Amino acid sequence: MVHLAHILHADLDAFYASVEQLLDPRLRHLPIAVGGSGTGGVVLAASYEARAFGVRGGMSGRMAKQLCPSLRFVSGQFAEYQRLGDAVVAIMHDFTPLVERISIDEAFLDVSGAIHLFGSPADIARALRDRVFAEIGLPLSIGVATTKHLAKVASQVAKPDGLVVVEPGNERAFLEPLPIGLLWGVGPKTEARLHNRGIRTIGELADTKPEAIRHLLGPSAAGSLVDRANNRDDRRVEVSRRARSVGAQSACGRKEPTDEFVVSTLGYLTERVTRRLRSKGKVGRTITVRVRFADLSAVTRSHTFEQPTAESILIRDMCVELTRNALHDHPDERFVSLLGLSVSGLDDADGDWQLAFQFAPTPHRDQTADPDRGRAIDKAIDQICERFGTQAVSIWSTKSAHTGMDDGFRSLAEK
DNA sequence: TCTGGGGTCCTAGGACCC
DNA sequence: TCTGGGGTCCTAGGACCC
Repeated sequence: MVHLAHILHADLDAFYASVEQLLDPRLRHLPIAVGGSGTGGVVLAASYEARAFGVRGGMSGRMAKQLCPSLRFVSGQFAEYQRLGDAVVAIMHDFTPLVERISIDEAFLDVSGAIHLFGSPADIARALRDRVFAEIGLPLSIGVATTKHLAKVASQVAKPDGLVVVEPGNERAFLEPLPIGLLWGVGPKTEARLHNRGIRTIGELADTKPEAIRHLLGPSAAGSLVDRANNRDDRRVEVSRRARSVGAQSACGRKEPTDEFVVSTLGYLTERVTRRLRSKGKVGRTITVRVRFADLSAVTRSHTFEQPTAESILIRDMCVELTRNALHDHPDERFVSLLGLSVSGLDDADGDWQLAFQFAPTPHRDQTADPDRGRAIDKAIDQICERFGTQAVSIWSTKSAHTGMDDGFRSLAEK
């Protein structure tokens, strides 16, 4: 006998905008956009009233204002988003410990083991929605199904402020008429390619042999997409997933990549990244920089160290070298629009890492910086930041060349 | 519509090893 | 010495998600 899982996908509607309307009643029922000047002129989230005019997340503020002249811009309160998102997740934990949070405003719940306590999956979904609205005041949409993927499709269909339950056995009929764009993993490019093949609905995709679209999407994507269209999804709800990379980036409009600019920007970004790495107790081996040019084309350069690290000076210097290489390879590009870096190949910063340094017979060619000194500096910085906040001090010049987004917004944005 | 920041996964070629 | 096959790691790019 096959055990059926019962999965909820819960998604807070227009999360940032809903929080603003919750905290300031004067904004309720008005078209508002979170973002604007502090976020590089980009709309991070739009209320449903604004969406009715076509305003979307990711859109430039100017464009949004054109679509909706009465649009109100609010600057956003990131700490409040975090607090309220956490409060919602805490309510979820009253129903089941099996909560997989996939972003600030979204989570999967496996309620298979909670049915004897709280009733059917649909009952649990209704109770969860009621409690979140009564206790927090935010609308939560939920999809209920036997797989994660289908639950997510269902929650998209349920929005705004709705509940959609896909009964076991009814999966095929539910999915068939829906557009392929609702499938997880189908973005603009894939959608266009499939449309060219005459495939527009999930049902049409389900009837397609993977071999027929393999050359379009690659073997892996073709197979998994057809599987999803047929509701073949055996992923389980995972309570904790460890991060695979930590990064930071900064858009700069249109800047001449002088050495001073490159060094100071990468210094700022490196400190953000290494501080987060160290606060998680992580170190990483591979450093990747990303350089985006004025025309929005982008390149990456990476380097893998012999030993994992979270040291600011070491990582910053490697980022500068990689960035110089990338710029050198593209002499025709005179301006950059973004610099970014990411540390991957993560591992726990346990004793092994430190021992490897202490007993290394010869320094590695690419890790000649004094590791003890580097770590001592980082530790001192961490302690100061802990007491006085992250703005308090920097390894490099206190005068940051950073001109990008407000720090509070360097986090997930709603799409 | 010329657009922010933080992530994940996949592909493909080349180096290298057994 | 020449040849083949398989596996892993690294690098660079791309698509996608929130």
